[in-house]
Amino acid sequence: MKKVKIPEATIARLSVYSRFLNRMEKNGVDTVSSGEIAKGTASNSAQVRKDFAYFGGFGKRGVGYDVIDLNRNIKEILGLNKEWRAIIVGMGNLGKALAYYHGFSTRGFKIMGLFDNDPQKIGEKIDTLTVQDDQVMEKFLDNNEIDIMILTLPAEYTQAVVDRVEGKGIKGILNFAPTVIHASEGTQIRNVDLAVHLEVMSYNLTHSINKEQE
Amino acid sequence: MKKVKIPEATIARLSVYSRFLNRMEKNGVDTVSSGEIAKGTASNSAQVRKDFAYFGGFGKRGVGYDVIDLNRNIKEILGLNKEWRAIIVGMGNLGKALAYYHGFSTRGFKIMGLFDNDPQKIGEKIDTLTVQDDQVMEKFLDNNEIDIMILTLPAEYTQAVVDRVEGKGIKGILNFAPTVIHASEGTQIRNVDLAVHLEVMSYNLTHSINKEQE
DNA sequence: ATCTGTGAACCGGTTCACAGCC
DNA sequence: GGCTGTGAACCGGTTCACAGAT
Repeated sequence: MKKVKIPEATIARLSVYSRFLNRMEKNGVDTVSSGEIAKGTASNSAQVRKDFAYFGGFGKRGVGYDVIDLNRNIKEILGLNKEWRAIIVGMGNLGKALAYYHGFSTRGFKIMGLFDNDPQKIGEKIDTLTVQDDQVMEKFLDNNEIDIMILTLPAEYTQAVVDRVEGKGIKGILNFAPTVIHASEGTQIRNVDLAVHLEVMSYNLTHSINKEQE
Repeated sequence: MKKVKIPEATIARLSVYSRFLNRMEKNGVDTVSSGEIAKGTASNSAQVRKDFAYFGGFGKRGVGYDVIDLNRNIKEILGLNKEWRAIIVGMGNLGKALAYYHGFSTRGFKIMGLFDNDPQKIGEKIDTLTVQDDQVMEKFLDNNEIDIMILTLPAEYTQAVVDRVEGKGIKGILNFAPTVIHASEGTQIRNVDLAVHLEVMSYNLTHSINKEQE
């Protein structure tokens, strides 16, 4: 194990491997090889081994990887052994969908609050939470340690919200609006643009590009 | 303009540039420089120019790019000058959110049908469409030319649905389930895993990695 | 015999730096 | 003078191929 820069692509793949390993765990499988992991995650075995090698290697030569042990290690690397507390701002359909989305809660991301400025939506119950007036957001952040803010509102409102939470302890922002936002140094910003996927697909279909996926 | 392999990353950025240009168009801006595009899309000017260069260059030296002209060119490259017809299978919260999502329709992706196997959901009206019994999906595909299938159902059901639409003219599949799916040669498959973004963020926060984003 | 771990080779995308044009 | 277009240099991630462990 050497101290080298780890590709972000490796981190993203670890996340995918981990979900595959969850399934293996549930199925009672206790050992997997890099080849099996590759097959289950659209990767390749050398890549899988290399990804693990950045962190020292978790396998046994000639045998493979212990599913539970490997999964625990990956989760720890990803920082999923703690609970991350998040809020969602913007209770349109996407915001609602994410509020219900179990793919977050099962991975240690706890949605603590939902906010909107639309009186129609304020007070609405979504899963176990009630949508709050976004005017009380700052106060909520003062009283609850929130790590992550998920933004699912129209592009024109995002920056204003980001400015309002400045200094309230938010460490990361997951932005679904197709616009660049600026936060203070040290705040992680990640942009997710759902249309991009369809448009890359459109390009590939238009130009008959057959991307291999396994 | 030379015939070289175009990075997929370039295609994804073109999609982002185009949405930025839409906004410029709406604001009545008629010329932009590569630097301005870069600033508005978290890229850098050399990258922007290089991306365009793959397709021959659309600008005027010393001046910049004509917003409308450039945007039209990008959309054509991306294959967005035609209408893509899609269905969504799985009317959970994410499926619903995507059914309502205007970010698709405004970019030329028309949702033609919604399907689910839950009697509770069948018949429900979502936007202008009614959720149909997924048993009639094959028939629907026979009667409507559908290009794209968006899968928003639990991982364990995805492959069965993919198998059922074999040979029905589906050219691309956008899969939101965290699992590998197999389709016939030539069918584009793109996987979107929403949890990955949060988990990469978790990793970065845990290891204090400050990714520059502009 | 099998499967991991890893340096080395390779490949492809990004950035640089400057020539070319307005 | 300003901004594009682009070969060249650079950088980083992926793949290869084999040594090492069980």
